[in-house]
Amino acid sequence: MDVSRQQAASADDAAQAPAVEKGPRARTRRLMLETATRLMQSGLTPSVSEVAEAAEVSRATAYRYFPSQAALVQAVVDEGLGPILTWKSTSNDAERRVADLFATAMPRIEAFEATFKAALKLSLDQWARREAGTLGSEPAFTRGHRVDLLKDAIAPLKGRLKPRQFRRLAQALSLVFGVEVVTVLKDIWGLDSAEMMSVAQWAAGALVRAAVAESEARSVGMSAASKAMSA
Amino acid sequence: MDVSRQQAASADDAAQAPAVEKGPRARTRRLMLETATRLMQSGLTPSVSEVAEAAEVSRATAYRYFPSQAALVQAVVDEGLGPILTWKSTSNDAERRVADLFATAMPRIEAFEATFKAALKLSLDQWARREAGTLGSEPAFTRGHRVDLLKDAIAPLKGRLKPRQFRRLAQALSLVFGVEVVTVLKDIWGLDSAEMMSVAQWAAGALVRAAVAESEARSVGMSAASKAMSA
DNA sequence: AAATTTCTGAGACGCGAGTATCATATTGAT
DNA sequence: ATCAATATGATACTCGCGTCTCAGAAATTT
Repeated sequence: MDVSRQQAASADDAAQAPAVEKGPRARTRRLMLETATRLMQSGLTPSVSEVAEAAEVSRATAYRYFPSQAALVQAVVDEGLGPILTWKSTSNDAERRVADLFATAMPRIEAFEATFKAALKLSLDQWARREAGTLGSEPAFTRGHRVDLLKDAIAPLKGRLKPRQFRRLAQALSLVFGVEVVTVLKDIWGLDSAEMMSVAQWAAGALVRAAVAESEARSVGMSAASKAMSA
Repeated sequence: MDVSRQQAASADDAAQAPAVEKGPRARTRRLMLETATRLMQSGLTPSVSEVAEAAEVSRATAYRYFPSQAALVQAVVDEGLGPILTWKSTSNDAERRVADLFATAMPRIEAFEATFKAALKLSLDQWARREAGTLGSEPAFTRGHRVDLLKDAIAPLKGRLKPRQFRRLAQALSLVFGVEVVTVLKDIWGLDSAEMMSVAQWAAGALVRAAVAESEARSVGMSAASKAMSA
């Protein structure tokens, strides 16, 4: 038989398969992911070429596994997100559950600060491309995990709050939860990690209590939250 | 829109232009800024080259006025920020003042959505560069306007709140005010402008009321983590 | 009007990201 | 050990951003 090149056949299985794979393919991918994670946790935002050099593989090979910096960041984000996504609180109190979630997630986000900031940057890039119409069927960044996490955290209020209020609370909480909080409180205000945590926790608690107070003011009548209805 | 402008009326330089300049220098700069603003308000995030083409000047000339996309975005941000920075509320009620500020600023931010998102992206770029040590001693993005605006908005509480509480409220409010709100509520949650506005306003109001309530409850001595309605 | 300063346009150039191609090395089944 | 499938590496290429140089056009001065 005639021997011709056929590397193109196995081009697109390198997306995101944490499934049990063996062989050099999985090994190299793992090596690159670990290298990229290590670099990003040290604060860097390496390009594919830089990861290739650090992992001591050729540029060509690196690009075979991660066709762009976006793919690389996405993979590291998934890595860093792991412990957060499996989070479960033991409490039944919404405010405490939210506090738990923040205490779990925010330090993790800070540890992967460069990664999450890169992800935010890439999502903005994607938005700009979509707006300009020059979106070439790209991976489509996720960036919606906080929605489910927060909905789950305040799930105990699902009975006490009207669906409309429940959703609004989740939406408001999503404003004080995530990398954006880091960019605002640390980069603009110059706070340190502990101060940032404190502010975010206070804001989250205040929002939860406000939602509860409002809902109780509606059913019970007079209460300390009477001012809340004037909005 | 209208490209024919007098060169004499050229007092409004934005970023790094030496004060009062006349002649073709100011005219070309103004032409480019108007072109860039128009393009960005239509949702695009043009490169310097693209603005050059749209403004019908050569690439070389364009780069003389705006040495990078960052400089361009910064200039357009200043343009878009104008009406916001001069904002003054007539009310003495902190909550109302905050609501006023939001009602003024957020629509403006939305109108310049592409610009502010580009600015956010560039500030993330800058952070990454600083982190990597490869900062070319160039841009220095501002991005701190919301601090003064919010402090001013809640100024009526300066007497009622302790400095620590006052600062914390301003910091918390800065989380629900700015482009980040747009990226989270519109891009992730899929809300429209009105819904976004409603959520941001509710969150801001809740935070202000929580700060006030806490300060009033302080005479009891206990941290306000307990339910607000337990009187 | 002539001379001088300033502005502009048209290239060439370097650089980094991403793509494509081909030759070689490694693996795994027989 | 052999042979085909597959993984890897070296290299060259495109492309867009930003820099640089230089000659010509415009404006300002005298």
